[in-house]
Amino acid sequence: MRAGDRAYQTLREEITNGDLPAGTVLGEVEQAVRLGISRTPVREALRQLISEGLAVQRPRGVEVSEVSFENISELYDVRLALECQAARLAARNRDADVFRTLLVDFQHVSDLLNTRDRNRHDYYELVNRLDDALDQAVRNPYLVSAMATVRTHLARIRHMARSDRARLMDAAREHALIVQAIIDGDGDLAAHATHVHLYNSLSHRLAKAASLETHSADAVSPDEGDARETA
Amino acid sequence: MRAGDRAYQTLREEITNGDLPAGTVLGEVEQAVRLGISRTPVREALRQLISEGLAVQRPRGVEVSEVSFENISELYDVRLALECQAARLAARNRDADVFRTLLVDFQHVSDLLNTRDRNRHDYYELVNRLDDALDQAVRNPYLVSAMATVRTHLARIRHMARSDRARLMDAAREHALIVQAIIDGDGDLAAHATHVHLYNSLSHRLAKAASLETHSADAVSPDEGDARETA
DNA sequence: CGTGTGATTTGTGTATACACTGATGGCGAT
DNA sequence: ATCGCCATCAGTGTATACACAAATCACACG
Repeated sequence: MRAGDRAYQTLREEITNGDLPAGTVLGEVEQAVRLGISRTPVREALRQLISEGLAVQRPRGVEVSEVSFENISELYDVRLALECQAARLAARNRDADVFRTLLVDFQHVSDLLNTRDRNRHDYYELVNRLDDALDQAVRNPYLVSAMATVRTHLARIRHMARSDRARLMDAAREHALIVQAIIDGDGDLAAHATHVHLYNSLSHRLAKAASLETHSADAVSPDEGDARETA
Repeated sequence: MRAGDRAYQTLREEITNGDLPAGTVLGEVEQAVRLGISRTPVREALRQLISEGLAVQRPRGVEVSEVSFENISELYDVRLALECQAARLAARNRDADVFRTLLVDFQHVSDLLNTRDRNRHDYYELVNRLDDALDQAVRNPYLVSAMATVRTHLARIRHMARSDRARLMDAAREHALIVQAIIDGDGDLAAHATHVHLYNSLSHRLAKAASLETHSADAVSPDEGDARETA
C-alpha cells in the first residue's frame, strides 16, 4: 500500500479517536519523522484531511479542526436530510434478506447489552453493519459519499457525548423500526422513522452535553471502555 | 497564490467546462509541462480532484471521471435531500432584505431572457446569487460543503442537457416561489417548493436526454453560446 | 507464423534539496 | 528601559532526482 494512504488512515484515525485533539498543529516534518516517511506523502495525507474537514489550513501550517457542541446540531441537520433520503431509497431497492438478518440482531440487542463486557462497542458494530447495508441498498455513490463524510465527523462527536445503556436500548427499537419499514418497502415510514430516531439521538446528545457543562468533565473523558459508567 | 491551488482551479474548470472530457488521462508530467509547474503541485491538485469525485484513480494513473445520464437521477436524489433542508433552514435564519432583492430579480427574468444576448448565462448568474444567499442563510458549514460538491457535479451535467428558454421561464417562477417562502419564513413551503422545482428540473433534463438519444447529438455539443438553438 | 520471454520505456511513488516567507530573538540606539 | 531593526531560523512551497512497477515491443525459439 502507498505510504500516503497509510499516513492518511493513521492520521484520520488518530483525529477521530481524539489522540490528536482539536487545535493540534500537524507539522509536515514532525509527522514525517513520526510516521517514518518523507514529507511528500505526509503533504498528500494532510490535503485529504483538509478536504474532508478534519483539518484546516492555517497561515501557520495545518491543524486539526475544531469540533464543538454547536457543531452537533449542524451536523445532525445534514445527517437528517441525507439519512431520511437514504432510508427512503433503501426501502425501494433493498435486498430483503440482508435487512431481515439485521432486524433479528436489533431485536436481540438486549441480550447483547446485558453482557457486561464491551457492549457499546458491539452495538456500534451492529450499527455499522446497518450503515453498510444502507450504502449497498441506496445504489447511489453520491449519497454514500456524502453520508460517509457526515459519519466521519459524527465519530469525533461520539467521544464527546456518549450514549448510555438505556439510550442504546431505545435506539435499538428505533433502528428495528427503520429496518422493518425497509423490509416492507415502505419508504415514507422508513424516512419518518429515521427522522424520529435522529431527533431522539440528537436530543440525548444535547442533554448529555448540557449535563457535562454543569458537572465536571472528568468522569467522561476516558476514550475507551464500555457504557457502564454512564448508565 | 500557490501553484497547487492554481493547478486545481484550472483543472477543475476544464473538467466542468468539458474541455477535459470524461476518460481523459491526467498524466502528472503531461499536466506539469502544460501548466508550467512541477509534478508536486500537480499531484496535489489531482488528489483534490479525486476526493471531490471529478477524477478517479486508475491502476494506470488518474483520469477524468465518467458522468452519464444515469448519474443525473442519483445526483438529484442527493440534491433534493440537501436543498430542501437548506431551504427550510434558510427560511428560519434568512436576512429578508437579501431575498427581497432576489425576488425582484426573479420576477423580472422575462426581461432578462428577452434580451437575445447571453441570456442563459445571465440567468445562471442569478441562480448563483440565490445559491450564495442560501449558503449565507443556512449558517451550516457542513450543509454548504455538501451542496458545493453536488453543484460541482451538476455543472458538468448542465453541459449535457441544457435548459431552453421556456424551461428557464418556468424555473424563474419556481425560484420566485422558493424565495417568497423564505422571505415569509415558511420553512415547509420553502422545502416543498424546492422539491417541486427540482422535480421539474430533473424531468426536463431527462426528457432532453431522451430526445438526444433519438436525435443526433451534434446540435447540442457546442459548449458556449446562448439558448437560442434549443428554445 | 505464433507465442513466450526479456529488455526498454513510460509513468507513478517517494525522498530530498533548494527557495522563500514569516516569526522570533537579540542587540543597539534613543 | 523600551522600542525598533536586523539577523537567524523554522517551516512550508516547489522542483528534481531516484526507485520501482507495469506495459509494450522486439527478438528468438518452438
